Amino acid sequence: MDMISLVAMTNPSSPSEQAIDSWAQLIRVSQQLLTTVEKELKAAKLPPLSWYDALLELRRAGAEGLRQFQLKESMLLAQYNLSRLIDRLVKAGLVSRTACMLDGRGHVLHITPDGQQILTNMWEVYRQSIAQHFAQKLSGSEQRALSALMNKLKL
Amino acid sequence: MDMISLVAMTNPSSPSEQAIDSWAQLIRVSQQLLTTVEKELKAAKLPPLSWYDALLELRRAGAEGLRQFQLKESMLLAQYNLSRLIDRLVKAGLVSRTACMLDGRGHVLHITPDGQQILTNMWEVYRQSIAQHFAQKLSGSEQRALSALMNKLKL
DNA sequence: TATATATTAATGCAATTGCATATTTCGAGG
DNA sequence: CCTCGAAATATGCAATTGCATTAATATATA
Repeated sequence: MDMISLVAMTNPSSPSEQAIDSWAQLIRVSQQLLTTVEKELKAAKLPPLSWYDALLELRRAGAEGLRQFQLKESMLLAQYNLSRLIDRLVKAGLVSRTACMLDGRGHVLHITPDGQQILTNMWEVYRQSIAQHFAQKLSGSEQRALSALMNKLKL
Repeated sequence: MDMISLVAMTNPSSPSEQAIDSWAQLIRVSQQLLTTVEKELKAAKLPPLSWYDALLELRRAGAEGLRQFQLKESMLLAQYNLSRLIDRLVKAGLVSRTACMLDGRGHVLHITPDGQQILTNMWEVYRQSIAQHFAQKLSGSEQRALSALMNKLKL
């Protein structure tokens, strides 16, 4: 075995052509899917996906609500961006922010009835996007395979 | 077969739990990967991935260069955003924009030597990110499987 | 050729994001 | 209790993005 293939096989900082190609496809396709979904939400005069994600987490949290830092953990958003996202949600009347009695620094966030309604409306559109652009294109076992691959990439 | 399972099997606008789950993982993991890579580029005091993508396409185009609309086709960027991205690249001296003699509306874009250098520097870091966060976590056949899945999702 | 339409690109302005820092409160140690 | 570092959140400001529109040229067609 010559030096070049030795390097190719062992140098962890030199991904193979295969790896680069696969990486590029993952990034490109997922970006494309996201922008398509965002476009479809906008076409339905609905808010962006970030609103959906936040509202969904808050609905899951139920009556107990969530602190901002808890919400942050389930969303890929920087603290300052989440802070402002919540501002907008509160201003739109979809989320309530009430002082937290256990910790004077923070607030507890709850989804409002209006927020629940928006969430439902968004899901109507979002679900169809997922169906059309994702679910229809992959069989059940392909979907499971993709899940498994994504799991390996996590963290 | 009752109506509910009939709907579940045939209604294309209602993706299964499986599909939704798989979708969520794809979006979340790819977003996470992207922000990690961006962070690593920034930590190395290098420009963002959008610069890399544009510069790479321009290097591929070689001496002939590219028109802005051609570059747009290989990048997932709105026209107005590309217009401004190019502004920044030109201002940074990484790309040259010269009047197109065949079409008075547009310009031809070329990567400059400085641009080539930056591209090389970025690839150093980018390659390591891909290796660490992607290539190391998937075997060759898993990478191929992912490619195949992404291909099905394309368009 | 004159005119309408399409293409290519840029731009004013608002919304969002990123970065650094500030503000308030908490909790641990002295 | 007092002080200090950490945690939770907010904010001023710059950079980027999105949207609508404009500008300039090209192309088609009557």
